[in-house]
Amino acid sequence: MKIVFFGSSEFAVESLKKIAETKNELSCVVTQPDRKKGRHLLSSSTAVKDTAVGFGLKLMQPAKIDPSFIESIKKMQADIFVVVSYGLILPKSLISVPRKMAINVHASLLPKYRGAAPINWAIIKGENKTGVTIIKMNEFMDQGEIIAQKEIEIKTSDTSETLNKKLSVLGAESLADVLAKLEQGDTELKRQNSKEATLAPKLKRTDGLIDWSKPAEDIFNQTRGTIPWPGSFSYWQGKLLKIWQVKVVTMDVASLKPGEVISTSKEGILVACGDNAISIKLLQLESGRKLTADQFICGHKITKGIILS
RNA sequence: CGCGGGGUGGAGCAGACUGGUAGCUCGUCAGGCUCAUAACCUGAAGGUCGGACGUUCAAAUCGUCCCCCCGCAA
Repeated sequence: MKIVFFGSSEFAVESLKKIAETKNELSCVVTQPDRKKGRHLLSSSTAVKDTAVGFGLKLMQPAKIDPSFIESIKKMQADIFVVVSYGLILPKSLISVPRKMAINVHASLLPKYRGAAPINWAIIKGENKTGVTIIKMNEFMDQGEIIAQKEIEIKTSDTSETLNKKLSVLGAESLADVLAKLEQGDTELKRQNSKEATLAPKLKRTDGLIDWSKPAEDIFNQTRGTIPWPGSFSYWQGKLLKIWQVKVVTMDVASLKPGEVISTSKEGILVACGDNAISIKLLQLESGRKLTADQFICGHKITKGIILS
């Protein structure tokens, strides 16, 4: 089958590699244009572009999806579009181009967590399982009929980064199965139950700000689910303090203020939350590197009674 | 040329504005105390202060250039 692949971020790379391994013909890879970003606003390419270039694939980076772009895609006469975290909603006029259909690999158990950041939100919301879903695309975001779905356990040791990696591999495997079935024409489509739908919008910086009056469990999930960006953070002496790794400590904090430092030791910096406490294991002050709690304590006067806010 | 912070014994930091003996916490090593210890006490080793050039009687500190690290923003 002739395939056109749409993808941009790291999550899409495994799927692209998988397709490149199959006998399908990859007519073209479409990815977002290079953008100026990062420190000093240097121009940088997407993870998918880097991969496609490595494989020597034909690449397109349209600034926007306009009629002339759609025309050039039509000429490729693709059977299937595979879309994996491309970064834009594709219009109906583009989705209808391929002979068979356009499919999308989404990192959640649809209809739950529709949107740009399903992996992050599944962790932040404290889910103990998630997965990947492959849908036949329609013009509405993540609302197409389900072709295949696979579950995976979310472990307490998982962060968005580790889960992203696992799901990208799982998604690629599932994609290979689906492509094989599509070629044989034995796929079943299942409609999503929209009543069960939840949204997982792109994270904002403020999603990383810690509210210490929340239960320790919530803060633990927030810390895991916002890595690597925006990360969870608080403020100490007016300086940004990023909190990279924490552990929930069960204890009575009724007499303490939320955000109050209870104790500091090599084991961690213990902070009172709305319910129970958090032991900070790995943290980073603005301008500094990530430090373990014991390293941090050596050089910073952070002591009992100080309030993080 | 997007904005800003930083590089000081092995680790993390202070000192810099107001140039003049290299400081703190931890670690390491030796000894002591102790039934014992990651605890406590005493002592020791370990630094051309990121690099180069310049100003000066004298530079971690002031000036110029370069290298590396980090946060924000996008």
